[in-house]
Amino acid sequence: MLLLPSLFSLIRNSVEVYELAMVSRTSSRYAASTAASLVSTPSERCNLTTKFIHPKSRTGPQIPLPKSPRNDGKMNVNDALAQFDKMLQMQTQPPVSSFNTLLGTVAKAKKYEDLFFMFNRMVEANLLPEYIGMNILINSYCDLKRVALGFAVMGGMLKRGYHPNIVTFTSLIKGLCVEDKIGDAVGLLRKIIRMGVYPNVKTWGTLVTGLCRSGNAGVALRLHEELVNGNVGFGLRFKPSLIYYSCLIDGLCKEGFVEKGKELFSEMEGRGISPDVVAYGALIHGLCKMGEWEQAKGFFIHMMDRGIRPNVMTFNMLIDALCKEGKTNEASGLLEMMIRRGEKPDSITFNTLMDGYCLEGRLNDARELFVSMAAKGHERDIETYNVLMNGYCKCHKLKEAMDLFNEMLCKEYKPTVITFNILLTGLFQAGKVEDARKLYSKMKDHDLTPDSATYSILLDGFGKNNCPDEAIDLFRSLEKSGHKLNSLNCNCLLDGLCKAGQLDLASELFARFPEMGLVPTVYTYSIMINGFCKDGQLEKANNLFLEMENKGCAPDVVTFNTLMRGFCNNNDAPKVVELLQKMAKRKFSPDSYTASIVVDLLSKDKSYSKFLQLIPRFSNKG
DNA sequence: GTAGGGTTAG
Repeated sequence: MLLLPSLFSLIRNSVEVYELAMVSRTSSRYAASTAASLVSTPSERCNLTTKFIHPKSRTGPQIPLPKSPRNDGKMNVNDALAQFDKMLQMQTQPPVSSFNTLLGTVAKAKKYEDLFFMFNRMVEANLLPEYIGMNILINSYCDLKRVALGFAVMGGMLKRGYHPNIVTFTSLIKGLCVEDKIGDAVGLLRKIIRMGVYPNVKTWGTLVTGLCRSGNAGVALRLHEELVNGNVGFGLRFKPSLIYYSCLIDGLCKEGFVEKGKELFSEMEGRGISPDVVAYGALIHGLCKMGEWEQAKGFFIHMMDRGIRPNVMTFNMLIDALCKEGKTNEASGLLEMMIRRGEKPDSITFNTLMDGYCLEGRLNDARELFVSMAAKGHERDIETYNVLMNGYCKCHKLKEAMDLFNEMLCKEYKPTVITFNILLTGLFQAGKVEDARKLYSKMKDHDLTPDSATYSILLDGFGKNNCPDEAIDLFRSLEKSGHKLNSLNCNCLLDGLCKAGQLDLASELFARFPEMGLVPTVYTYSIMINGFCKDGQLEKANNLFLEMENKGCAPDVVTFNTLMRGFCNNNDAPKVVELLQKMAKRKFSPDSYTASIVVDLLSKDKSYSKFLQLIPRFSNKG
């Protein structure tokens, strides 16, 4: 879990973004106009702006960013903009801090177009923002995932004699984190410490959040522990916020370290920070995902006892967990409870419960809920339709699914790629290839581009419905158009080819994996092994089994079952027993398919029963 | 009210 040895050796090869920023004014051709105005000294500006002229500008160096509509109800921003206009026209220039206040207001509201417009007008009026204004701009670029521009502005800052401070660097660290450049973020942090600029609780909070979001919660935890206990830290002087803790707990839970999440939760309380509905939510969600339903319920009750009102999200995650456990009646009870408590369910609540009913095959209950939504004035969304259509498809009620699709279109809900993927899967499974073809051809009418899943569904569907040529044609046309195919796509085609008896073509495709930049997965091998077995080529199947092991791809129960079925059908009992032993040695649990193979073996010849004695796991199961 | 972290659900 703790991936790296110590705090400041987190990442070794960080890109030297900082130096880079010192020498390059900007790394981006467009959207850099504002930055360009500010990285230069006034005397240079004339020269520079021509380089960074906005592509649509014909009149000069100023950037004609349109004013965004001012009718969105955000009075603060509108007031700020009106005030800004007034201030620019005043005879005596107001202090720069007044301008900064307005810039800050607009930046906080994330009205970036307005913000850039303001900056440009200031530059026009020869009012170059000083370092606070530039910090606002840097932070905005970072929020917009344009950290390179942030660095460019910092370069301009240095040039104009301002010293970037910890606020500047915190923004840049955030920017690197949101662009998923965690290594660079850590590198920058190390650098500023060497420069004598010391990070504070917000800087550390930024990094911890960034680490959690990028799937490095273990590192975040290590960092946190160092800050609280370690040499570089502050001990009790380090006072992270409730949000900081919520991020960390959530990150840990999402990566499966729920116990650590619980510890952090206690630590937080021990430091006098009271958890809120979000902190509880992060923990409850983590426990639900781990199947720790009782513990999740315990925290749920605990939070209510403490007077923390569960909100719609809290209920939704609990309803989802109950549905996944097959406890739809209890889930429905929770829905009633939330309504009783005055918490309004949203479309996610209903979609989740409907999905639970569908999973249990309770289509009528799902339908009833669907109908009741409209009756009770709850908004449906596209996902509501997707869930119910998926339920119908999974229960082979294709007519109901398609009727719902048409109803949805009549009501002007816009289908998504997922809608099509659900219906295509259903149609292929029901053998309705012609309907699937027609539906697929309609995707473009809805301005939808098939995604990788769509192609897998098609490749698989054509193959399984005796249309291998269509699958091959599709595959070839995708390759020709430069579409990057993944191993799942290829596995679907491989399986179809094998099932259609086109083993040569399958082998050819399998051999092309490396050239396509793909690594065969356990599914790939199982598919090929199955193909060879079905074709009676047991030796090839066995070789492939050995090959996958040598290449470090561990076979799973399906691989074992596939190969054993092959040998069993070929009356090679010793080989089956050998594989059974191998399975037992690796502590694989045989499943019902394994059992059927053994039963088959016994029915062929009772003398094989002596082999069964060798498999304790198996004989114990009775 | 001169700048920086920002969280839970299908």
